[in-house]
Amino acid sequence: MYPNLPPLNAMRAFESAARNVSFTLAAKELFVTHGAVSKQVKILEQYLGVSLFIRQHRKLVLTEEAKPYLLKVQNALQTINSATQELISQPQLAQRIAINVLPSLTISWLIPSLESFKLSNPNLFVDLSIGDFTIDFTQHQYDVAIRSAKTRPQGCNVIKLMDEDLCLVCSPQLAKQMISLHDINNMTLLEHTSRPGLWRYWADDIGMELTTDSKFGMEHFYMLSQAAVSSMGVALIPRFFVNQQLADGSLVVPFSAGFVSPYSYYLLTPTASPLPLKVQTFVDWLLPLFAPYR
Amino acid sequence: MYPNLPPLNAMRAFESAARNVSFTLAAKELFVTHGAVSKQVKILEQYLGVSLFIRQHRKLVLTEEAKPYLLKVQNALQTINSATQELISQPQLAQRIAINVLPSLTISWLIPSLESFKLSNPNLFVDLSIGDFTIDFTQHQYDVAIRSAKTRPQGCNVIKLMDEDLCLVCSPQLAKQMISLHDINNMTLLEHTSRPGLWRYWADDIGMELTTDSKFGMEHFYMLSQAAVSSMGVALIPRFFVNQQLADGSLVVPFSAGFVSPYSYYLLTPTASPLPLKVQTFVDWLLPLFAPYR
DNA sequence: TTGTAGTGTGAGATAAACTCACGCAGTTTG
DNA sequence: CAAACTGCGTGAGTTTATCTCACACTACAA
Repeated sequence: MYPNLPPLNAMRAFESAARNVSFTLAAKELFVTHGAVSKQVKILEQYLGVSLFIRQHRKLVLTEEAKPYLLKVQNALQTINSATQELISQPQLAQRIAINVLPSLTISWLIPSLESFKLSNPNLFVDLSIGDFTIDFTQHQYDVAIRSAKTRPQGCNVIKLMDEDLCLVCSPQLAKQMISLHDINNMTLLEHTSRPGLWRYWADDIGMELTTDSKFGMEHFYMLSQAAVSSMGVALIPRFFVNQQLADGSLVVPFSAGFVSPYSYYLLTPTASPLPLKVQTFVDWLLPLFAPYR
Repeated sequence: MYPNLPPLNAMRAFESAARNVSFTLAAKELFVTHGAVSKQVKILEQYLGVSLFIRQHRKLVLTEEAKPYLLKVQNALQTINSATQELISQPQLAQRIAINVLPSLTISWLIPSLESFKLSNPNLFVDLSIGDFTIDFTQHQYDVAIRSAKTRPQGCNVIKLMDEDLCLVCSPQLAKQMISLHDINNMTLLEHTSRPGLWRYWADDIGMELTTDSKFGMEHFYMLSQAAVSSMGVALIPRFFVNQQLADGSLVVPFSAGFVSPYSYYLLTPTASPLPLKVQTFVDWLLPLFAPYR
């Protein structure tokens, strides 16, 4: 039916390489090494019996034959791309994407951001739930989860989002009462009840002795940040969670004595290759938001 | 750049399955098993999150969503197909395809048939040579070769064309002089000098004793067939080589005492995946010509 | 009822694709 | 002007994708 149809994966490599006029850039776009692109293009050239690029030292030039060919190929890929977009955007096919995220990450970051996702993907119904239990995709029917862990999770697709960059925060009022780091011993320590060792860990890290007994425990970081805003004490909170409060001045960093905790944040998806499009769409939206923190 | 581009090999399987409305037929078209098509379609459906087929017991039905999608996909594949066709058909890019074929096969079959290939592929310059030496593609720069052998050749791509179906032939005049098979001993035996054991092999096969000493040796089958037409004697010739003479009556089969020899005919191409398009084009033209004999 | 045709699927084999590590040559830099 | 850098090519080896095989299942037909 299509007697001249070339190897399509090689076409894709060619299209990207031709558009970028670079195997290296194409490789980045396609998330492979430059060698992989180089070989795919070579496969296509051997199949066609036609040179598509002139390799000049450090740069590429499209051959004259390749130029009109590229336009047609791009047209075809664009056709498939938009047809696919239309297919999955049909209202009657609205798709549900089930997401389970750590409580504080949800409250302090995801919910405020989700609006933009819904706007650009009106057809995807986001089913958001909160959790910090260990994810087992064979048991839980989630499409995406975000968890923190000391080591890279196993048994599913994993994308590392960021390290946990803890920083010391308190209200501006409280900050005025602290001249040196040791004044912390005069303050109430706001403690994450699931991570009771955090203050100790922090103090050891900077070689300081904690003598205060005044502590206040809360279950989630977002509760700690609320408490800190209300001048209840000082807290150790991942920077990512208090960006907003630091920006609007409701929280300040009295001393830049933060540290990178052993925890990192990971995005988890069920093992599948390729990732279902709705999941890929969500991941593509989410990853850039973490780019500044990676 | 193309955020929704699905796995393209799966698209190809989908297109064929949808057009044939059958995984089994699509599998034949794509030269794979039905299971492979089934799995590729499933991969695409999981990626899209959309069902493309309704599986009804023994038949397939396209879903409503799949119908417009199919049209766009076909449009795209057709675009690539025709762009590729145009690319390789540019006069300044005329390509040479070097073919080396057994002498008799060339004379009695290939040359008369080649005209139709040239007509449909004016841009491919066929460089035809004759040979029966053992092919080593690392030494000989041929794109395609045809050879006969008792066992499947090794070290290159091999497609079996047909078994050697030898049959007894002679001119109609001579046939009148033969009442029974044993009258062959009154005839001159036309012998292939490269295959001197052939008559003996044949006689043993049908349990007959050859007593005649009258033999005539020739180097190629096409010479034997010419000699037989001239009533020089009887010959054992692959049926494929004398189809024309049998059809126009210049040769006849006096007794249907042919047999399948241990030789088969093979099409050989250098190891490459996928086959270069010019080679694939030639193979696609050639194979159907052998279909009746396989 | 039995045979047949078409599809689904798990296990294992095969083939394709990719990575890695290095080589090479032309730029840029110090 | 050497040294570092950038971008591409490539062989060996690994990983991943794809395919086959063999069997299961289910109508429908004979």
